[in-house]
Amino acid sequence: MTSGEPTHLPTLEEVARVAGVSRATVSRAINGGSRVSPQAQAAVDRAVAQLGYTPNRAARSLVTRRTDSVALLVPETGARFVSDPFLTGVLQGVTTALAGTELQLVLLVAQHAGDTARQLRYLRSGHVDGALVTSHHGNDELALEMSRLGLPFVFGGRPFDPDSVAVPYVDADNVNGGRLAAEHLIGTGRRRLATVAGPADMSAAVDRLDGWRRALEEAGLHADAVEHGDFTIDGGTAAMERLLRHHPDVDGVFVASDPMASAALQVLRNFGRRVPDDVAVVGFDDTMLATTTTPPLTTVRQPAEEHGERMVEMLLEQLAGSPPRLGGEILPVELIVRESA
Amino acid sequence: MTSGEPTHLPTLEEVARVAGVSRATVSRAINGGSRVSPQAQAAVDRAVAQLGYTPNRAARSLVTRRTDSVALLVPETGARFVSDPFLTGVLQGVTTALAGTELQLVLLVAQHAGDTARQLRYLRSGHVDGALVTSHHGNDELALEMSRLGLPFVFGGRPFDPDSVAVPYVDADNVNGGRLAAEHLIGTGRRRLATVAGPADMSAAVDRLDGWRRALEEAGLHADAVEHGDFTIDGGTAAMERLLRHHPDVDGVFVASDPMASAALQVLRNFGRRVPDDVAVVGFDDTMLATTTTPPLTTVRQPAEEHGERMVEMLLEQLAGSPPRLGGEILPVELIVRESA
DNA sequence: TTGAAAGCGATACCAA
DNA sequence: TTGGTATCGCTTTCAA
Repeated sequence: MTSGEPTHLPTLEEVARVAGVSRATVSRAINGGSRVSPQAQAAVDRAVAQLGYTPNRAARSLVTRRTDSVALLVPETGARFVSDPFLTGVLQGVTTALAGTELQLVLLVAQHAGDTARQLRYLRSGHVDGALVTSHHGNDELALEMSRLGLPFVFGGRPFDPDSVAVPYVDADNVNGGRLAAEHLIGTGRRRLATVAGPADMSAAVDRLDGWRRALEEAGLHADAVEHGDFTIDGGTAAMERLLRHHPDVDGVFVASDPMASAALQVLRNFGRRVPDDVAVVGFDDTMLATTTTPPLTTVRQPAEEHGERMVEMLLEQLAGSPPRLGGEILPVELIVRESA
Repeated sequence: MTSGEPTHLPTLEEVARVAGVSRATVSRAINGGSRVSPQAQAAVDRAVAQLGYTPNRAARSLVTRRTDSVALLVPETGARFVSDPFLTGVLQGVTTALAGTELQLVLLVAQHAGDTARQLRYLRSGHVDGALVTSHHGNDELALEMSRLGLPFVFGGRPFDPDSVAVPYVDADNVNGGRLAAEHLIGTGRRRLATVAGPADMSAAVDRLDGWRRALEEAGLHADAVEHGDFTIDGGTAAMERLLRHHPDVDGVFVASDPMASAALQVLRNFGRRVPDDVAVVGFDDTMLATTTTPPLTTVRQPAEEHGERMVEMLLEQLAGSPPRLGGEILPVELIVRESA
């Protein structure tokens, strides 16, 4: 019964017959209804309802050259994507913002490094009207490729070298985030400061580290205690262990993502350090994770959902015909004080 | 430059011209290449590469009546979806399994309760070849509607009343999960047992509770200490507080999801109970969360990714023409012992 | 305001 | 093995 036999779908043609008008009229009626008489409109509406008609998207796309769908491109491997609460927050913002439109979301998640070629081919083939690109690494290869595509798109996170690669993007104020973390730790009397930064090839990580360093230097403190992690829990564990080995006297640490910060808390406990008494910890993200740790994380909040929503809005502008605004929109961050620092 | 002006995409027609063959031949060549001479195939391959040709999906869909895409339907509101690590795990499994195919994933996330009508309309309109349905509540309305659709589909989680609504589904062995939790607590000497169960209108919650109760009764223990939460952190907090109020002497509790279990740990700490010394806690899921809590959670592991992968496989079978196997595929669960119990 | 008709870019049948 | 051609369902001129 529930087999692949799709019960026949009504076509425009049939609606026209039932409504007693032409196909052209039906088409106008279901698309905004400009230049159709009230009675024709009514007849069409009735026929549509009666038949349960919905336009065939493929047929429509073929002529309008629009697909009414956009892609969310995730260059990260799937594992990274779903396990990062910030990224899932962005996803939620995207779906929310898209809900108000006719646009469908096609999810393009890389499976292995180097999958980008396949993703780009998909985008190039006119399957979607635009693309949202999240969480990209390193060199700005992808940004360049996207620019060449001639397809509307928005980046989540600034490109690595925004001067040489101008693309529309949304980003959090990561520099200020790093600074806020530093100032909080300094302000609460910590002096042996260190940080678990993100990957050196991600702009978000670079910016957070940058803000952190500047604030430390302004306060006359050393800013050379730095270990890098990959933003994941496992990466955070390894980085925090290195940090404690190299700087056993640390009394305050800024960990550049909540997953890494939750790992840092575990490591500190394993090493017999009390948080925040012996070592204060400030995270970054303020996702669900921040409240489930012990102690709950003091962390820099970046608005993940708003991030996703803004990306969609910027894409919609382009789809509406506006030229892409090259350059970024920076979302504010704020420090959320809980118990870890 | 990156404007909405899609640089002209080559068509079959042009490939044919460049290759010096007919459109029909090109079509055969790019689709499996049966009944095309080696030289024709070679000429086409060359032309395709030279022009950077990719078939227009809309045009193809129009005639093949396939869309080469499937929907992941999430009746939950977006918030629930992205904040539930189990669901994101399923998502990952789905994208992984789909990566090996030509199928694209369209994400259909409900925005508000009652959004299902819109989602169903979308499915009904032939926009996708099949659907995966996750995390559904209550009465089996949706299952019935899906059956009526005549579209291949697979449920994640059994329908509420599988006898009256026969649909293909993948599910975890929730009953056994509840039993494992109970047996572990009993086996470690706990006697005042209670549970924070999931929503009474979700089959997964009902099954976990069922297994739990049966094991307790077999052991001659009372199984009446039950509070319900909605599987979220906030729901877990409220339910755990009620539980402690009504059963202050509890020494072992099974919390039916990791998010709720992490909340339960916080509540217990706030009430001055030590875990596991005073109260042992067993969770359910074994997601990332289970390792970030203090103490790390002893929890029943259900294979989220495999769940998603199996759903895709069952859908692929249907798309390949097999009749849908009505009834479920049950995935085994196992107890992961950490420190909370 | 309406309808006739010309495509959009592919597939698939049929005859060669 | 090939190529010509009808066709999928819709939008969009262009005349009426």
